[in-house]
Amino acid sequence: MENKPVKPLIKSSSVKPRKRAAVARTQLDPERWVDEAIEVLAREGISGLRVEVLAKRCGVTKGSFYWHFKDRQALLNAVLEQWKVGRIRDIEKTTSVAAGQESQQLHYAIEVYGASRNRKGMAIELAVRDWARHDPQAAAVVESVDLYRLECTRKLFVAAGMSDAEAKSRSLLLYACVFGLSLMHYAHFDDNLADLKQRIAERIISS
Amino acid sequence: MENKPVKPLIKSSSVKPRKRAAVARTQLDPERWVDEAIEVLAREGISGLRVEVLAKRCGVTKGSFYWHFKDRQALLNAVLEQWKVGRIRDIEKTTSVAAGQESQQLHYAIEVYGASRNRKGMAIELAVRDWARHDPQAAAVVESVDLYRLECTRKLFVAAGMSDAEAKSRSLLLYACVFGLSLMHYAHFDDNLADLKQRIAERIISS
DNA sequence: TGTTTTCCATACGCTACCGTATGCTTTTCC
DNA sequence: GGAAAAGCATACGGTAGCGTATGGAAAACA
Repeated sequence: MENKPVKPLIKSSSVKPRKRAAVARTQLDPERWVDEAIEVLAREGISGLRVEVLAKRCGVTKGSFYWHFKDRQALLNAVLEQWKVGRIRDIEKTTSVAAGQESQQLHYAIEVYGASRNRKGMAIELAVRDWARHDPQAAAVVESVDLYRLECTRKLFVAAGMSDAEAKSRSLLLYACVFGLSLMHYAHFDDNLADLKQRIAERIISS
Repeated sequence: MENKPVKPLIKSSSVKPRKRAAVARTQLDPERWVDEAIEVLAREGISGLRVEVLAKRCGVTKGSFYWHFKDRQALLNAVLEQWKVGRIRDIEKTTSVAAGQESQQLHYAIEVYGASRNRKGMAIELAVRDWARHDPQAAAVVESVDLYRLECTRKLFVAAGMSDAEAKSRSLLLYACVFGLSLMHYAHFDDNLADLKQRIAERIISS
């Protein structure tokens, strides 16, 4: 039996930073694969996230992929993990605010989720949630992210002077509305969508 | 050249009702296929809606399918159409109400969309919307359904005494919230979800 | 009853995709 | 410079799915 090198599930990044900082030519690291995977996920959804398609986008063949990852599932796990930490870091940044600025920050939170800008972010969001409908692992990640987000904005509502129960309901309403709007096709419902959105934001936030 | 019978895109239903009402044994009509397709759509999403899978569920082979439908796309079109008319008929039923009962009816509309009951209906709803993210035809159907629904509830809000602009924003908020909630995983956010939902419904509907 | 139409099964070619095996090239290290 | 490891290409077997061709059985019709 040959002493075949053990293929790690995901190649440890600590192996990468070698002496030579002079960059390798078209060397791919796992991060690159994951980044590209998330790009594809945003555009095609989980069903379009195929190994060979991804390899073509990276300009290599799947021989490279299966060196970095055990199988397709290992990539999906990495994608979920990266999405999770990214979302948590993002929501921490979005909901940290000086005292007295809570309402403005809540308005801003709704703003940044607006489908107009941040299209890619919302596309990923929806793709992951659709994914979660058929995959327990993805569902678990979505749940943890949801709970964290809900908790962060709940604190903002509390800091803005609301009761805990009311703050919870507002927090849930806020995210439900944000995601729901990105799911609907209402562009032709009114010719002043900005006013509509403004009214909605007020309804969610104001006392 | 043989005079091969023209295969209709979707076999006209008017051909079916023959003299013999004594039912055919395992004869399938297009409606049966579409019904089963919607079932699969609810469970697996559009990517799981495969011809051969569907045939197996119907207890036949795809030879039968390709007699009733030109190709997979023809089935998808039929699914979209059936979903559309079903949704419109449904929303008409849900939003028709005697004068003075508008608020109660709006509460009821939120209720029936609750993910607890009507799980299958919401699963279809989400599957179609995910489908619409990658298919212009599906997007067009979703848009028409959305606009119709938004208009129906807008009228209710107006009848309940709101201004037109406010009614529009409430209508949009209502559906966004309903769909958004079904997209989130908040079961462990609070141990009194009923109270949370109640507060949310109040926030959406009450003046 | 025999013919025609309806409905379905079987078999085929084709493509996309997964995962493995194996070898080649480049880098790393001594 | 040479061995070892890293990184990738190529080739293979296997499955699933689409759509077509063709034949056979069952029903409808005359």
